[in-house]
Amino acid sequence: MVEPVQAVGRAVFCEPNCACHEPCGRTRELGVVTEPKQPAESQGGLFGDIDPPAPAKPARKQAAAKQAPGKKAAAKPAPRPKVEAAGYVHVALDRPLRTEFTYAVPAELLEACRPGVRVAVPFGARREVGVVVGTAAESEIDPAKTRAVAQVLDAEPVVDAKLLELTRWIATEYACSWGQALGAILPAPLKRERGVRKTLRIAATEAAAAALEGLEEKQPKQHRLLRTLLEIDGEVELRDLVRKLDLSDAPARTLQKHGLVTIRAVAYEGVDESVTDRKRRAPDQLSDPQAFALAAITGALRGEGGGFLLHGVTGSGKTEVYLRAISAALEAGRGAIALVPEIALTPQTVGWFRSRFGDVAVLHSRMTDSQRLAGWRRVQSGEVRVVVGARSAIFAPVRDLGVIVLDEEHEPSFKQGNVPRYHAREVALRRAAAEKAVCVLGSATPSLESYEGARSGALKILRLPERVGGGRQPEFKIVDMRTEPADRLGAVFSKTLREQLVRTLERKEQSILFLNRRGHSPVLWCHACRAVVRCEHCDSPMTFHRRIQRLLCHLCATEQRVPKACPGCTAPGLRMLGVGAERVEAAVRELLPSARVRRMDSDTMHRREDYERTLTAFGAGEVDCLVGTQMIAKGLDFPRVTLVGIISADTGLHLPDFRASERTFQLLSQVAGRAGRAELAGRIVVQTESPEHPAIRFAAVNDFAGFADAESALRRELGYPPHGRLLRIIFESEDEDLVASTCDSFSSALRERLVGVSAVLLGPAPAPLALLRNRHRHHILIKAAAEGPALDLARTAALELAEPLTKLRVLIDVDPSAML
DNA sequence: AGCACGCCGACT
DNA sequence: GTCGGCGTGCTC
Repeated sequence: MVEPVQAVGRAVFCEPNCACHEPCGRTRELGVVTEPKQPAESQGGLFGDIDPPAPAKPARKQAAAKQAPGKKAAAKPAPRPKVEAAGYVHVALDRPLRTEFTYAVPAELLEACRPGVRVAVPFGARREVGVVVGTAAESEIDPAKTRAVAQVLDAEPVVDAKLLELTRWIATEYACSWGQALGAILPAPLKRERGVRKTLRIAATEAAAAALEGLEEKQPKQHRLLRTLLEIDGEVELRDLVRKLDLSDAPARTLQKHGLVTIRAVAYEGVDESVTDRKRRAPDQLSDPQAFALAAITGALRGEGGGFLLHGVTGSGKTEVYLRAISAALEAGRGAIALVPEIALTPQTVGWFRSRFGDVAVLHSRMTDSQRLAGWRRVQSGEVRVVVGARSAIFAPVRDLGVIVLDEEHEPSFKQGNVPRYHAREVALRRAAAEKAVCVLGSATPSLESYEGARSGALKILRLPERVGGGRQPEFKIVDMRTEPADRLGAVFSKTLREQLVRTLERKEQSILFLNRRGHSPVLWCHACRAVVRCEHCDSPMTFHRRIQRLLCHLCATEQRVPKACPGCTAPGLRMLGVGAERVEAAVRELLPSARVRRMDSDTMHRREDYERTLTAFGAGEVDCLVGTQMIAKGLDFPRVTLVGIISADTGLHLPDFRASERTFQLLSQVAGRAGRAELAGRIVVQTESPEHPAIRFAAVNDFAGFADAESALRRELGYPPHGRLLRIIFESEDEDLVASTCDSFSSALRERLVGVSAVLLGPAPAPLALLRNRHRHHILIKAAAEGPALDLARTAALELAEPLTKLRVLIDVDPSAML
């Protein structure tokens, strides 16, 4: 069976593996779908289905033991102190080793070596911290090979039995080692024997500004670092800065040597918990839908728990339902976790929880290790019962967990981008089930996964269909940019949007302009040879940033001067095409010279204070027009905003990603929610070159169900989530031939292993970002049936096939959230 | 992932 | 003659 690729009622959907990066309708169907096979129990192997927590996976380990050639064995008689083993433990180490290790336990440590405690163990030439995941009276490997546990690091388990089991599930589900899954839940200091590390903080000195110019030619890295530092104008953590600029710390050290920056080690960073205590008036009267939702949740809390999808339009009072659900858990003597997307974790959000519950632990990525450890300890001790945080807070060691809330559950940031590549929503549902807790997934635009869950009955759906303040639905206007005049401002604003901007300013109301693209112009184009200037490390077009007068690669942060002539054909006169937020800002200033304009994107917002300050100014009416990227799409609630302009709705629409349509719909709905939240009528102008696209049409009429049903039908036809599961395998190396050939042979071998299984293999093909930071990338995508053993078999096969491949990086991503 | 051991080029 | 490149292989 060959799957149809042509979509119904929308532009052609290009398969993610198609190398054209365009909606071309071409696809390569290289896989097979055959009849579903009867369950293959014999395949239990490495990562079989969920068995009882038997920690050891002995089958494959012995083989390695006898491999050592004779001469080597003689040359390396590892001097192993003989220990009387009173017992054995299985220890999981935070390394990609996919098996646990057996250690002998001396009698005096036997009692302390319980599952869930950390131990220091000898590992090769070094000493490692691991977690005891099981105990055994006898060793399953040759006892002569075992070494002894060196030290037990905890008096009480740091990971309780339920979390231990949860990490085991993550390891199998997301194809990583148990130790890596545990690594994701433990605060960093607990993973080291030395504990809290000092962090290095860097700042520019007085001399820096004068020296900046001189570095430009010969020390581009130092120049970039110093320029950024001067812009930030303050002290920042070296690690963050260096990561953001994609540099090593060498340039920083050199600058330090020349006295242009100071770097100092700071042991403990004071808590940045400055909460702008914006009290959230607690309405004593819930709306009927709110009351109904709350009753359903508290009912489940008293019973066996369960999963809910709280589908509420913007402003319908989802937060109040969350807060009361958490109150109910606390009254029942239980704890709660509230997860929000990282960017929504603002002092304002935290403030809502603090003002309602007093002491609340906050966990997010901007905290230092010691801050996170401190918070974690307070939770574990039971001192704090409510946790608010981003993705990883799902692992907070809350005692007797009663409620888990996931706000904006459709947000892609809930899927972790590195190992373990878990999805916080799936982990939350799993954890809630194990704890007999309630899991509330909330969104105005639910993911198709959750929507399908509600349809199938796995989740109970609760609807909040109206805005609580009775705010009116904003008026939605779609502008077809293909028919707009193409003068200079016309590339940015349609006639309609221009008029609206002028009128909004005249009425002294505020406007927000949204564009999901940084910089000034995303493309520099040569008229002569029709090529665009590309990053030499990434094969992606470079974006012109006007303020710094440079080209920037948004994928790897490489930057270069603007070439005078085409690097390919040397013809002069490169042309700037396309629109970024920086150009929008300039265009507004030109159109409305008297308006007070601010831009908010990652180029202008270096630190949290910038963000706060801009929002405060906007809220106080000191800004007339706010231009921004993604950053302004979330949660801003300003009553005087009556115009929202979406400069281009198309930026994410034609990406080679099966979720492109869903993402666009969500983004448009979300941005639209910023307009007219109070008594003033709101207006939304959406500029697009695909006015007939379902994501745009349905967003315009605020019809989630219409969109979801259409999109879901399409996904069902193509076997994409939620009607099938994906396994993506990416191969990365600087050696392009190696990547291509390995991916090819891997693909053939995998296809052989999947004969007779209900799965489709797409690829091999160059990945959508075929060259990233000098690494070539090819990938394979497996579409497995949602039910049955297909995914399991594919995952197991992929792991085994990947095992011997050490010359290149192989990434295995279960349920990938994006193809880029 | 580390980190060691092991076999081939430019230097005191 | 040696220091050192990073290519394979093992870690209970």
